[in-house]
Amino acid sequence: MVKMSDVAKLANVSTATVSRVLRSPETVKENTRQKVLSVIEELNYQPNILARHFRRSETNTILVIVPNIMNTVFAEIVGGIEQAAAANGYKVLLRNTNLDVRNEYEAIDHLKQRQVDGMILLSERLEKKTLLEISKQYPVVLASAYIEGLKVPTVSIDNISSSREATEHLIRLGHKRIANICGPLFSSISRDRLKGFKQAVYQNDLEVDSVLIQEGEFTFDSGYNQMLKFLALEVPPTAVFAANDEMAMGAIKAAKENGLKVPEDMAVVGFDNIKFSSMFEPALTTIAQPKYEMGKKAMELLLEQMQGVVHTKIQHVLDTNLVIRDSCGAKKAELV
Amino acid sequence: MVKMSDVAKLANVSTATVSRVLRSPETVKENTRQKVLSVIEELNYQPNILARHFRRSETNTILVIVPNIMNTVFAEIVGGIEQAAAANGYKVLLRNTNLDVRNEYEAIDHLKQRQVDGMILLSERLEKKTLLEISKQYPVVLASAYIEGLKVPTVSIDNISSSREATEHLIRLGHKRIANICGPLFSSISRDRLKGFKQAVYQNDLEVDSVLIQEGEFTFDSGYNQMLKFLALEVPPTAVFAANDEMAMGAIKAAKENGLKVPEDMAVVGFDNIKFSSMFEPALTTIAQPKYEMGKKAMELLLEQMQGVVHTKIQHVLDTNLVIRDSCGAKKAELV
DNA sequence: ATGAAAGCGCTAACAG
DNA sequence: CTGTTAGCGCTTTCAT
Repeated sequence: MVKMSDVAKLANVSTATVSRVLRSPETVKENTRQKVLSVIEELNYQPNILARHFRRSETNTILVIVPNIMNTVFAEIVGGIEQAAAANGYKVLLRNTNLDVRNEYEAIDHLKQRQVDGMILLSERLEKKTLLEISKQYPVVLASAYIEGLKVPTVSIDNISSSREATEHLIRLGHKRIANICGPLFSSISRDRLKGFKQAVYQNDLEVDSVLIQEGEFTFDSGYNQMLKFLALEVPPTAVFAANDEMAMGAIKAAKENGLKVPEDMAVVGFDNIKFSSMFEPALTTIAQPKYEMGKKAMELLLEQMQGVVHTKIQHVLDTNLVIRDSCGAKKAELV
Repeated sequence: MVKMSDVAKLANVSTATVSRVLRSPETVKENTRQKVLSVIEELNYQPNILARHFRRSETNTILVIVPNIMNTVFAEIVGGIEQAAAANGYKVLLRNTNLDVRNEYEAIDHLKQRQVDGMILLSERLEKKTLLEISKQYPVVLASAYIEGLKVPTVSIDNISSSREATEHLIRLGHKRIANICGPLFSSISRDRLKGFKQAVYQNDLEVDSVLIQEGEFTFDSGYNQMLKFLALEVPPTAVFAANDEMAMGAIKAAKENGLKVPEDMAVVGFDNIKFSSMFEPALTTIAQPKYEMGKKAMELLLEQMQGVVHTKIQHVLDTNLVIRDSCGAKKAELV
């Protein structure tokens, strides 16, 4: 393995100069620089990055902790992170926790051991205390996930308002008995989406029937099963707001299987605007959240932190919008 | 930052012993080990992993090059890789190339610079020559992708046979005029799936009409558009084999929009068995490929390579199976 | 603008 | 079983 001293020798300079050519070329005289560069070429020299990492104790690598990379929402966020990272010369270490908190705690050691320069967390399961302590010592950004009252830069959407908007859309369409399939309530995202749903219901003086709120697991099957419960009610709802698209799809399947037409007999609105929501039939009306941009923004914030910027603005809330397709009945309503 | 020498001093041993406690505890006397461990705890010592990486010139990190992490097929494979990596104490560096070959060439530098101990490639766009040279010097495994005649350990499926099976299934159901929406033909995967389709058609003495083969881009829209072409034919096909599920979904949408019933008027079979293929309506008949296992297997092979094993078996072909759902008409056929 | 030289923290060969 | 010691290859301070 050819090393810096080999280059130095052949170019008749010191290793310091070679190092300068690599890291701050402007401080080296044009002549010398050319000479060194040509020797580097000639010897096909590759700097030993590990030595550099060690010496500088920085790695140009960031850690991304994701609950489940097989979930399209997370995959898109990671896509955005990776793009912004690569554009800025950073590498991405991916840790998939499979929702096991122990994996998260383990992953944090990478930070402590300086194996990474910073971390983006897409999960919200770490203890607030731990996370706060970590974030005081290392650059950390939360994306999508957020933890109440935690002073860590966070990129997210307004889950409450978005859900309220989704629900109000159903109300505007004339629905009076609206059900909600919420996400697992250990998640603050789920709790917020539920909160938004309730706000819409209360503010519009609709009946509040607790049986119309059922907790799913953000999966197709759970959406399917919760919808079956609704359909079994003496007075079933006429519309359902599901806290993510997958559950919305499951709910629609259940409705159809029970002879209901969607949206005519049962209107459904989802959340996330995953790619398949437009392919589904009926195409899903849903809240579009900017997944890729969220990742990009999170990475940008992390970069700033790593450059020493101290963020005073903690919450970065990105815009969502209601995408009206076929599952809610709005389009058909217009035609009437 | 507390370092090894601090621990050594306080424990009244040498740094060598501390190092041994960390890396090969069995070579240290029980007593000494306990003493050292307690000091480590006391000082809250975190080894400087960068120093270790440097010194040992290995990183316990592998590089995964993926064309597009937002594609669920790749996301699942990456999930499998990550799981096997983590289980063996390895970290995963993720590089998303967005189908830009330059990014792949760049990524390879990580190997040359020893920033990673090995690489799993899910893409097939590097020049064969380059890849061969790389694989001679560094542990490399190809997953899903494969490059003809390249002596690099590869985990894949038999795309030819699987496609033949999918097509034969349609033939068995009585279809005589079967179309194929193939993938982009720069990809060997696409070419193989096309090959399998053709084999089935030829072997069953069906008509071979070149207009019945159209190239898509593995996207919903391209499936939709190619199906429109088929429907515009004087004699449209009665069945379509699409080289992936997304295109199959697009094709079905086009058929439905043109008043055809799927599968009654138009049978469709896809490929991949992505999660959404079972949620789609009609649920997709498709070839299931073991995406997660493929990633896992690839990582296992890579681990072996990194431990010095030289693989004589180059091609590792995992099993696929035809998942019969509703889009092909087989279930309804049975009922008759 | 360049060179000399120290040293980052760890590992492993060698000696005892 | 444990200690001594020599680096790994780079960056950076200090001098010139």
